[in-house]
Amino acid sequence: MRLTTKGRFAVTAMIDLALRQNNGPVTLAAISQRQQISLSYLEQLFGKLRRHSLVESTRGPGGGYTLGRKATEISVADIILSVDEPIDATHCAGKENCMGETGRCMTHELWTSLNQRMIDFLNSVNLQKLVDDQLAKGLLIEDKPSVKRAITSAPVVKPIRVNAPNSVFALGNVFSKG
Amino acid sequence: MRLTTKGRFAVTAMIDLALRQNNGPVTLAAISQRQQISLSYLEQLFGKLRRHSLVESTRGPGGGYTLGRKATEISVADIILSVDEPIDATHCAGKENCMGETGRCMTHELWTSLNQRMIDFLNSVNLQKLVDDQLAKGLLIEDKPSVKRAITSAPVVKPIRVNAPNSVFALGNVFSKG
DNA sequence: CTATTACCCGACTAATTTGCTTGGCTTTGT
DNA sequence: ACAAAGCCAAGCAAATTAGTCGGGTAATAG
Repeated sequence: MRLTTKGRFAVTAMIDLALRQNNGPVTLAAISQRQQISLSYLEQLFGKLRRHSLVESTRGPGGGYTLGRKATEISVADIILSVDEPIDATHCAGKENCMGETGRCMTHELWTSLNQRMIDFLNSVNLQKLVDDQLAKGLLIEDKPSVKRAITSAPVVKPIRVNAPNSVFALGNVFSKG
Repeated sequence: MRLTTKGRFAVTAMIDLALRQNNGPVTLAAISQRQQISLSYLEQLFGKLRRHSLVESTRGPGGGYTLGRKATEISVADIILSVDEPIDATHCAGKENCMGETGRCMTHELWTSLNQRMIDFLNSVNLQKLVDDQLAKGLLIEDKPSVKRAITSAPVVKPIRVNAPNSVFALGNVFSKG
């Protein structure tokens, strides 16, 4: 587990997303402007977040990103481990037989246990908690109406589209968001 | 607060030192061999650790490093913050007036609070605890007798030499080491 | 006094990571 | 058709990591 500014960017962006996804998908361009993070860097980060299904994407106009699951079920550790992948460990990675001599390479169990404690801790902090912190601090979110998709807009019934060409289909979050 | 392999190296080296300083100063060469960390890299790390007075140095033959204070009073956070200095924060570092627009730069308070929690946690883990972990795992330390200095070696009395030409004088640790 | 041991220090380096740019795609609502 | 968005890959400057090299300086043993 590493802890770098890269992870911060990801966490910050995810909070921004969580704060605003009520109006439908949030574009990276908007996050980029608000959080002052370069768009293409965000693209890279969200590529990883999507591959770990922490977010879901909707393409085309009115599209953007939404959370892949409830904010209460996304921990800070989830986010950091998604973007900072190389979880690995000591430089004698993988090799178990480096304990031959006296106290050699304590790092194996030592650091993994400390590491695990860190992960446990970061797992105990979920996205919703961070969002609540922000709201408590009086952050106000404007209702950027503009395009909007998937949520409200059409009166009640919305024909369920099944022509998903390739794979995923980002309509589940219309109802499951609460 | 960053958390990289650099910090691991430092923590590992400090545990090694804590485990063996009972026989007098521990040389970096010995730590280098046991922990498979390059000698000159260790020198750089210990330079920082010394400047933060987490360790004390004794020069000349039989010299080496000892802990600057009791192992119970050195936390993992102390070590990591010593070698990974740039504690800093967000990219809008220092500037307080980046909260003008809506929710801009949440990183300020958000990350510093998460950061603080991390530091608190790493502060709660001290070096002695990690040493105990190692001993509990059956690590055995050989009594490398060889040169030894400051502790045992001469029968009883040792003429206190006061010809310290320049500045510091590393004899205090003869008695104050415990 | 001298040789040896070991810390001390600064400059330099290769490899990796960070944060970002550019540019070209694909999907999709209007 | 067109524009809004995600997607993707290559490339890049700056920083960081992990390490080398080469010379100091302090202290001790002999």
